[in-house]
Amino acid sequence: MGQRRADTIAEELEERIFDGTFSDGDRLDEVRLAQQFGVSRTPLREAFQRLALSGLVELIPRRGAFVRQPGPVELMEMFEVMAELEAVCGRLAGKRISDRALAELNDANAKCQAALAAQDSDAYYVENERFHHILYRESGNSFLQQEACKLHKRLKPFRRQQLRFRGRLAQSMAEHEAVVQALTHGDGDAAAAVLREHVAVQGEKFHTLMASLKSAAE
Amino acid sequence: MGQRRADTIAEELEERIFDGTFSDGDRLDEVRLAQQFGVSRTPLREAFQRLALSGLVELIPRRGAFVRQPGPVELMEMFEVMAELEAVCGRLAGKRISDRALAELNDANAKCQAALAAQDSDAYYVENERFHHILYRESGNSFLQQEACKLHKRLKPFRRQQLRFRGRLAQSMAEHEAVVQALTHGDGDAAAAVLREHVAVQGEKFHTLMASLKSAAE
DNA sequence: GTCAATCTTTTTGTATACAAGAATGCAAAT
DNA sequence: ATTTGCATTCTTGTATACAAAAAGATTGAC
Repeated sequence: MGQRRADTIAEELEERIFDGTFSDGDRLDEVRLAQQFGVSRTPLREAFQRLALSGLVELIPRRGAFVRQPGPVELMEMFEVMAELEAVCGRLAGKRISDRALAELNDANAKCQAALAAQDSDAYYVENERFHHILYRESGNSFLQQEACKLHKRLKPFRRQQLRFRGRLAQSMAEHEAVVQALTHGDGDAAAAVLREHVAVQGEKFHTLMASLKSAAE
Repeated sequence: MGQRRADTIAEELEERIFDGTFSDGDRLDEVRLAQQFGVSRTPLREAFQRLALSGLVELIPRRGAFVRQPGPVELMEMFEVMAELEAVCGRLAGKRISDRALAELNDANAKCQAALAAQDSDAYYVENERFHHILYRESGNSFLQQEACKLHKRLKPFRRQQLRFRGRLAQSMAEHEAVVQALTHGDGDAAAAVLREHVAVQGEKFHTLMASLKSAAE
């Protein structure tokens, strides 16, 4: 419905929340933003609705729309769920993955390796993402795929930093190889175990990151 | 935002979609429903937005809002994901569950047993639901809990029928006992395995149900 | 009789106008 | 000085009005 402008506005706002233009607790002023986008309040309100359902914004009746960034605890929880979803994808893919997809995974891994050799963490990041999306797809369950993609996207801004941890790229690479190895042998459980650890460690890294930031602030 | 009436309208529409007043593919007429609810189009459109994000309604630009019931394939996929989510809850609960919660689970099971003895499938259904919600909570991950609840609710109208299968109640009961048993011993993996099967079988039952309906229609 | 093009009607998307609730500031009283 | 009550102001929630796009009908040609 509120489609032509409302959805582009929703994306734009989502972008600004992700990139930190708006921070946690900020109120999204209807009239201000309406003027800024050059539209009326109506499409903005429709955009707010969508953001609310994605969990990026909290709608308080008669009070307004407030940016709702996940706190450390919620973030850890989300990483934990992400880890489990990836594990499920891996396990299901063990039974269902095609040779074609296995080749794709190997290709993504090769490009990851190249990026690693070139110390190009951006390129690594891109191929890493491709790797995981192939996995979601090969779960053979498009509902699961959608859910995994949604959460993956949601965690994107928090994951990027993790890759910069010392030695993380190499370790991550090895884990990818292990996943492909397991899937090649049709061992979904092994792939699941590796993936669970692979993603869970990101949550832990994040945890230590938060802890260091906190102690630095004290 | 669109809060006072818009959200009650959203709930009402959700209700009607669940109970079959609206069936798959139906267009939700803005003006018609607006008159019916005695409001203007604005709150209705806000309600549509919410339903769209829950996946119950599809918003096609410049065309309108259409009811979107999951088809057999999508439903099977959703049951599969539900099974995996429950399994994850079980595994995590194995490490984290409290004695208090174990007692609650036993209580729910006892009431289930009573309902089973009384051939009261409605009562069984209620306690069964409680059992699962306790499990979600005891995963110790409130994000996971939320996701599990959302999907559980979404599948509600399709699950109810399954319980009427011959002998299903008794089997379901036994599975619940097995879950509590595993959790009591802190064996999350065992609980996960049982739960995965416990929920997955619902998807299969559904599958056979669909198949029988289809062959009956031919 | 069928098909196509155009015109009419309907319906969505957006803007604006209005009403009601919440926040803020000021003043008076304790 | 603090607090309580009221009034003002701002903001949200809803209704209505208008514009543009899509669906539908009508007329004309073949």
